[in-house]
Amino acid sequence: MGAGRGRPRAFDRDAALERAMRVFWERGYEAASLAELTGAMGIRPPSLYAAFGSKEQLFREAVELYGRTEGGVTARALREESTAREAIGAALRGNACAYTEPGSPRGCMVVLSATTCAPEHETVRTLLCDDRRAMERSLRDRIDRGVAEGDVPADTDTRSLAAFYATVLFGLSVQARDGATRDDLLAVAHAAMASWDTLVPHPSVR
Amino acid sequence: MGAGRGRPRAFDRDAALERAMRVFWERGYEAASLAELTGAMGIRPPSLYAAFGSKEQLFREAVELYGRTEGGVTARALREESTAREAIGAALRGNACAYTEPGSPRGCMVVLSATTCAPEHETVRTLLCDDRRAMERSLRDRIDRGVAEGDVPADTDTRSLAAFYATVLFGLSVQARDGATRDDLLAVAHAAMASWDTLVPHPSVR
DNA sequence: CTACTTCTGTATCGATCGCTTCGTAATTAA
DNA sequence: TTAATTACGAAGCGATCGATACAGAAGTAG
Repeated sequence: MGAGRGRPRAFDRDAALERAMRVFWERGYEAASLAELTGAMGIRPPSLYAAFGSKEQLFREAVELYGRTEGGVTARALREESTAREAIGAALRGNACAYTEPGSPRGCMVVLSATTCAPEHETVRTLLCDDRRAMERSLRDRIDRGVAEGDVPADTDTRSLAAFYATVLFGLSVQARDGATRDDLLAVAHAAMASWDTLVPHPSVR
Repeated sequence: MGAGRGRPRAFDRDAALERAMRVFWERGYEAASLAELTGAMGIRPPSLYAAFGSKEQLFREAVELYGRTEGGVTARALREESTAREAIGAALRGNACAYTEPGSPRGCMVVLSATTCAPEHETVRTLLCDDRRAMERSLRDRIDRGVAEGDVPADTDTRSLAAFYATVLFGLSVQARDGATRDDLLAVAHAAMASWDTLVPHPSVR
């Protein structure tokens, strides 16, 4: 690492990875060809393989980067809002905005970039599936925290509630990719939050 | 058609199309290779091209067939239930069951089989996108019918409501493909219907 | 029968896939 | 300077992609 011995790398690895992430996000894993990836990254195949190992390993790093940057919207909402209801609502609204950010591919990379694939790439689909499950899990954990802190009643079905809001998030990505506007998605988020008050009885004031 | 002049076709065109539909449903458009398609259909490439024209035209026929069969669940629910609320609820529950039918690929072919693709297949993505828009439109039309028939108040935002339930349907396909059980999806459908009573004020009895 | 038409299997087409070989450039260590 | 090491660009690897050319088989028309 750092100042190795041989000829130094002539490109910025982080910048190249960010370009690759964009291509995968836009095209999906399989449809992102080496030609398009190397073109966007400004390098030739041998440099890509020397720096990242393979197309799949590059994709894994791209997903990781996506999680640390774009994926931060959800994590931040769940962490910073003071009640479970506010947290889930902020996550939905935040992603509605992120999914329609001008200049970026629409929808979530984790949801869209490998919904189906050839059998030899099942490992890639599984990677994203696990990411989606982890996202749903983080929603549930936040609702459970609400139970512990008293803003959600103890008899709430937190599992189903988390599954519901995860489902809405997944659907928002499809809507975004189909061309829905930011206001469209915010209206969907608002409609989804209407379920909360019916499903989650207001806790008695302590 | 029928008994033409030359050598008669040695395979059942409808049966072969049904096999092809299954492959596209499972793998998606791009990941379904000619080798896998012809293997499942029990024919060789020249027969496929003579009968269907191209991979894309075969896919278009497969999507059409899917709409006439699997897609009928939604259409029937919207047509046969007597109120908009019951219709939307039945559509959600019906698809929750259809998406987890043993022996069939999970989730909806229209939602999953081309979420992303190479630029040269954009026409395929557009085809499915239009199908999804038509589905959302049919939800809205059913809610509007509820307005006309008095089971939905006139000041209801039917556009946003339809977008919300379409979003849930899209999300259900992702959940189904990720391995969610039928009960999981039914719980999500139930949670989604909880929004109805908050968003759609009960109409005054006429 | 012969002539014509259409379908089927074999064997392949050119293009593109992800990936690698190879010769050379650019750097550090001695 | 010399040796060792690493990255680069050009070219091309075998495999697979969707799609076809071709010849023979199987039917109808006369």
